[in-house]
Amino acid sequence: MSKIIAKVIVDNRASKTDKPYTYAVKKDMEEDLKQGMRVLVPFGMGNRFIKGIVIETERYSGDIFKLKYIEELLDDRPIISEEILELGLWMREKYLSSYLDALHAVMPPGDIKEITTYIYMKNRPSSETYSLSHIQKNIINLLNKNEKISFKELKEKIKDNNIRKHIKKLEEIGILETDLEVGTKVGKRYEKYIDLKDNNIKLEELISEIDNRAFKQKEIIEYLYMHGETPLKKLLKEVNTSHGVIKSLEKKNRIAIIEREVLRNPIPKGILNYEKHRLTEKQQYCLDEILNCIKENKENKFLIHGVTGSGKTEIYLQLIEKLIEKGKEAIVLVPEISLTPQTVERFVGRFGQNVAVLHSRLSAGERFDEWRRIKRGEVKIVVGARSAVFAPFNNLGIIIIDEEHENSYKSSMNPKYNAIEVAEKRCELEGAALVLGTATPSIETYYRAKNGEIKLLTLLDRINNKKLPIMNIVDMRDELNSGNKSILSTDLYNAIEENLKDKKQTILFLNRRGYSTFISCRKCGYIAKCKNCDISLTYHFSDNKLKCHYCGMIDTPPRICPKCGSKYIKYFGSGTQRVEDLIKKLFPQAKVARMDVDTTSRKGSHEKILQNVKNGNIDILIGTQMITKGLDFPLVTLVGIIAADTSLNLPDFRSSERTFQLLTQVGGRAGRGDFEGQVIVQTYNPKHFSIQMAKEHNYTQFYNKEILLRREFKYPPYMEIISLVIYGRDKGKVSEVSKEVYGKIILELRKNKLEKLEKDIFGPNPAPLEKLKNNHRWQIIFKSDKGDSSMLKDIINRVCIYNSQSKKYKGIKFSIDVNPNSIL
DNA sequence: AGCACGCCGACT
DNA sequence: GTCGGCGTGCTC
Repeated sequence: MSKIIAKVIVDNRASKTDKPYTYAVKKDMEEDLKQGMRVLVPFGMGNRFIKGIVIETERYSGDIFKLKYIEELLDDRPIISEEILELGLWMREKYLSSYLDALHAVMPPGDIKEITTYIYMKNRPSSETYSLSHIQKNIINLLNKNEKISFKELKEKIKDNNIRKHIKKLEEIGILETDLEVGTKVGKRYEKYIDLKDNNIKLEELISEIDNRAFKQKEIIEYLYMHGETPLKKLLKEVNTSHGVIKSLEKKNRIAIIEREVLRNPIPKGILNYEKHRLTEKQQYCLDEILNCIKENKENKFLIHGVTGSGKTEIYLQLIEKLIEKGKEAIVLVPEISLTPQTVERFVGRFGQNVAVLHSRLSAGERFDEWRRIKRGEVKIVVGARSAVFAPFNNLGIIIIDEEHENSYKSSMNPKYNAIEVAEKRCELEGAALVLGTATPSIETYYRAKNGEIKLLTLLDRINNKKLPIMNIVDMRDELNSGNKSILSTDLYNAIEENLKDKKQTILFLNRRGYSTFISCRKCGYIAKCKNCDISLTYHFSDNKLKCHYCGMIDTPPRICPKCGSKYIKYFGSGTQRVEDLIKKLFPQAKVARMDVDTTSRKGSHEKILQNVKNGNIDILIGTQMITKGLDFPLVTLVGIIAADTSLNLPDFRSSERTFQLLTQVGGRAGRGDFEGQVIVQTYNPKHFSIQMAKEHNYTQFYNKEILLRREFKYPPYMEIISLVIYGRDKGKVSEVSKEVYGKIILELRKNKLEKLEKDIFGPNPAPLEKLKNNHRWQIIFKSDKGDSSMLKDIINRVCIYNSQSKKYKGIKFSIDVNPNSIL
C-alpha cells in the first residue's frame, strides 16, 4: 500500500543539515499535509523536536520503516503558495544559496520559527447551529470562552483527526477566521474604539438620563447613536472634547471601550489625490501595445525604453488600473533610494488604501503587518524595494520594475538574487506580465530586447515636447593648462552664477562623499588607511574625523605623519563636503544643501531636503548617487557633474555602462519644468564613448559599441559570471585555501569532461578589495556559457560546501555570487 | 547546533 | 576494569 512521504528542510543553522530530509507521514495527517507548511519533526539521535518546512510531498510505495514520522503540523494551511515556494527553490539553484536562506527570502518577514496560526471567531453563529457537528460546536464553545486560540492549542483540546476540515467548514460559513501572528518579539498595536453599551435604547431615553449640564456627554452619545462604533481619537476630534468626558461616561456604564488591533500603516498620511493624466499619443500606444499583447497572450515581457521625463510612471499607473479592473494584482519595484514620498505619493495618490508599501526603513512589525495585508487580499498593489518581488499575492497580474538598470535590484546578501530575474521567473510561474522601464536599459536587458525575448517599446520624446537638456563637456586638462586648479571649471562657475541670477536651481553631482578622499604625507608618501580594510580613509570635515566607507571605522586625523614624523600631512581629493564648502565660499548668497548618506541618515531628513528643493528654498543641491533617482524638480535647469571619470576608471566590466547611465540619469534631472535644461560634464576623458554618447543622448549607439566589447572580452550577456570570494582573518590560510579550492574545482571539471571551461577561470588572486572588515579576500572568477553554468555551479557548490565543514578550513568563509553587479 | 560514539589516559 | 574528556561525524 502506498504511503505519503514528505521532504522537509529543517530550520537548523548548519550547512551540513541544509538538505531535504524525508519523513513518513501518519495516516491521519496525510490529507492535511501540504507543501509550504511548517512541521515539527524529530531530528538527530536524541530525537529532539525541531521546526522545518515541507517542500515536497509524494506517494511512495517502498519500505518506510527506516523513516521517522512527522510529529505535528504547525500550520492549518501553507504559509506560502506553491508558486512562491517553487520560486524559492529555483533561487537556491540559480544563486547557489542554502535551502534555508532561499526559503527565508520568500517566507513572511521575521523569524519563521516564531509564527503562530490563530483562529478567531468572526461572527457568532446564529441559532441554526443544528447543521454543525458536535466537534464544530466544541470549537465554537472554546472560542466563546477565548478571544482567539492558536491552532496548536485547538488541536490539543479537540482531539480529532479531521480538525482542519472542521475549521475550513466553519470558515466557509463565515463563523471563523484564521490569521498569522509573529511571536513575542514584535508587538501589536491596539487602538481604542468607543461604542454605546446598549444599542437598543432610544436616543431620547439615553439623553434624558444624562445631567442637563453635561453637554459634551450628550453630544458624544448622539454621535455614537448616529455613527456607531468610532475610534477614540476620531470621536474626540469630531466632538471636540477630551478624555475626561469619555471617562465619566464609562463610569456611568453608558459606553463600551473596545480595544481593537490596528494594522500599522506606514503610508504617510495626507497624500493628495494624484490626478490621472491624459496620455500622449506615444504613451497611449505603449499602453495599448502592452494591454493587447497580454490580452492576446502574445508577449508578456516588455521593456519601456523612455528618455528621462517621458512619463513612464503614468503608463505604469494606467496599466495597473486596467489590470486591477480585471481582478488582478500588481507589484511595482523601485530602487530603494527612490522609495521616498515622491514615488509612493503617485501610487498612493492614485490608488489610496489599495497600496501597500515595503521598504527597508519599516520596523519588523510594520513589515509583517504589510505582508499580512497583502496575503489577506486587503491591497491590490505593492510598491517596494527588491524584496517586494515576493509579495504573497494569489492572483498576480503584473510586475513592473522601474529604473530597471539600477544595481540595487541585486541582493548583496544570501540568496544573492537579482530581483529582475526573480520577477521574470515569478511571472512565468504565475502567468503574469513583466514590464521593465528605464531611460538607460542595462546592456543585458537591451540585448534580450533586441533578440526578441522582450518586447521593446521606445519613448523618444519628453512629455509636452520638452527638450532634453544640452550636454556640454568640459575637458579638465584644458582647465589645468590654463591655470585653473579648482574643482570647478570656468564654464561651470559661470553657469552657476548665471543660474543664481535667474533664480533657477542647480544640482551638482559628485560620486564621493566626505571632504577629502585621502590624506597623505608629502615627505614619505604615507597614506592613511583603514586598519580593517586596507582602503584609504576619507576625511569628514563636520566632525573632524577620518572614516572608512566600507566598514564604518572612525579615526582621528593625524597631525604628524605616523610613519616618518613629518608635519607635511596633506589632504587630497574632493568629496561632496568639500564641494559644499567651496560653493558656500564662492556663492555666499546662495542657499546650499547637501544630500548624501551623511546628511540623510536620520529618518525623515531625506524628505525634508527634497521638500526644501521642491519649495524653492534651495538654490544649489550637492549630492551623490542619491540625487540621480527619479526626482522631479521643475525649477532645476542646470546640472553640473563634477567628475565624470570617477566611475569610468573603476577596473570593472560595467564601468562604461555605469558612466553612461549616471550621466544620462543625472543630466535628466535638468529641464523638467518649463525651462530648458543644461548639463555641464567635467572630465579628463572627453573622448570616451560613454561620455560622447551621453552627450548626444544616443543610447543605441552606446549600446552598439559596448555590446561588441562585451562579446570580445567574454562578459555578460554573452557569458555568465560567477565570482567566488574566499575570505577569513588569516592571510596565509586564505591564499592557501584559495589555491586548494581552485585545484579541486579543476579536478572536478576534468572528471566531468568540462576541461574547456578551464581557460575561462581567472584566479585565484587577491580580490581587488583585498582586505575588508578585517578579512583578507581572495577571488576566483568563472566565466561560462549559459548552457554549462549549471554544471559549473554544481561543482563549485559541492567543493565549497564540502570544504566549509572541514576542520582544515576553519575560519575560512566562501561567498558565491552569480552574475555579480561588479567584480570588485 | 546537539548528541553519541570511540579512543585514550587516569583513577578506583 | 571503568569513568570521563574531547575529537569526530551524523542527523531522514
